[in-house]
Amino acid sequence: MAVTDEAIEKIKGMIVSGALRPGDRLPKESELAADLGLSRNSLREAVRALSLIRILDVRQGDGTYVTSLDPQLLLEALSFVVDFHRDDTVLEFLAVRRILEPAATAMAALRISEQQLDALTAQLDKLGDDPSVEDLVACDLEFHRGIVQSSGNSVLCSLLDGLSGPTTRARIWRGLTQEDAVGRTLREHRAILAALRDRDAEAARSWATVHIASVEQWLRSTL
Amino acid sequence: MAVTDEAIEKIKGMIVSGALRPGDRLPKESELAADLGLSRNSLREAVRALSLIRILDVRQGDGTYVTSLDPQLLLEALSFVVDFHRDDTVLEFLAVRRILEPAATAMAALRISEQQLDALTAQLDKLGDDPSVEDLVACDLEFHRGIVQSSGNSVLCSLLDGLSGPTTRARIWRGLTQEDAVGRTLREHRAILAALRDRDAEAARSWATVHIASVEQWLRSTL
DNA sequence: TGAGCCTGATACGTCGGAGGTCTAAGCGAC
DNA sequence: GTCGCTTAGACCTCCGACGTATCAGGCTCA
Repeated sequence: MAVTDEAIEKIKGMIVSGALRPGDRLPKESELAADLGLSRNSLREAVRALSLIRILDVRQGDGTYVTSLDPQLLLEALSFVVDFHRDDTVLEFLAVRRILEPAATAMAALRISEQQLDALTAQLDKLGDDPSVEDLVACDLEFHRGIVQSSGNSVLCSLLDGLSGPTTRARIWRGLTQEDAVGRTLREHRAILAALRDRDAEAARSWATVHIASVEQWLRSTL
Repeated sequence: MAVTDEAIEKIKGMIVSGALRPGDRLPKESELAADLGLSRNSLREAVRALSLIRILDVRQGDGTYVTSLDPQLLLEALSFVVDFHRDDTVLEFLAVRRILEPAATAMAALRISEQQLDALTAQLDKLGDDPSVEDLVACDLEFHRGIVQSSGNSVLCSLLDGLSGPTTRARIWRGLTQEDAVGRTLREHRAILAALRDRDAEAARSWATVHIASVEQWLRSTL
């Protein structure tokens, strides 16, 4: 195994074992390199790799720190990975989202606060009845993110955030090419929100399923 | 932005745009560094980072290649990230798994082949009635992986694979401390398998839910 | 006395070059 | 035609130097 890979494993080990805790500062590059028995260049490769997936936070002129290791932060790296997938696997991502999002919406129905409900309502009101496709898609992302956050599971939230990325382009495309897509999306959002207000988990789950299935169906017929 | 980060973005762009396709070979380090306008050292940091998340495959003495970019390969990186989470977030991972696994099991009920069913049966038979805890947990992983693969969604499969890792230790712990855990797991596996043989998606879903919920319940009462 | 500026120490960022190791392909002997 | 060796090419590792950003402490000036 290459020394750099060893260094990655060792640093990972220090964190997992608890020797390094979230927020802790690592020894400076030259010292850490000496400790681990490699050159500063090779160590930097290891640190850079860990920093790409948000394990380490490198600040020039200051030092290198262990991040908070929040699921949200770490799963951000997922969206970077997901970006590499081509259109032919979008359907698979969408299928997973179709499983998770209704479940998250149902969970949110039982936990969401009145405040958040009002915020979501305001958001939909602000968008109006005839938004641009770009605005709609951006609002769509925000709307679902707001709901999923209310599920109370940050892992679930980050995962869905990552999965939503690759379908964004598809949704824009759909809005531009399918006649009724905008109106339909707006109506479905209202329906989901109403179900949440009623604390009706099953209705919320069903509307969320319908909402995603319609995108899926369109995508499947198009590809 | 640092030159290394720029390089990461540029390489990513070359792949996403299609200029570099899966399996393609990158120019040699010195040439690529010159093209992108940075030193070989800095470029290596970028390449190493992309190689950690399985975007690039570096082969000493040969060259650097774009990986297949299979969802399975890319989401492998997820398990690396998941390793960093501490026990207090295991419950959140388990909750997500509780959503995905029943759905995957239900999907599998409609698609799994007789061959795979026989293989799963043989696997359970081989384990016997009184296995060691380690064997049981290993078999558990294999069993569920086999089923999820039959769902036909490779993204779902990789995701569950990644999520199962952090709960493995918990399951071993459970097997060691909870009296009936081993027998119960064996019975539940048999039940899931029977439902799959009957092509009864709803029964399969329910048994999978029960199976995971029992782990979740135990874990919740223990922490 | 307090705020603000300045400066030095510190740590990360980037670079160029040298030598080592590994792989694959070409070549010759059998 | 096959096997083993040689060699060129590519990545691996290291070193030393200099650039740049940050922070802390001292200094100046109201």
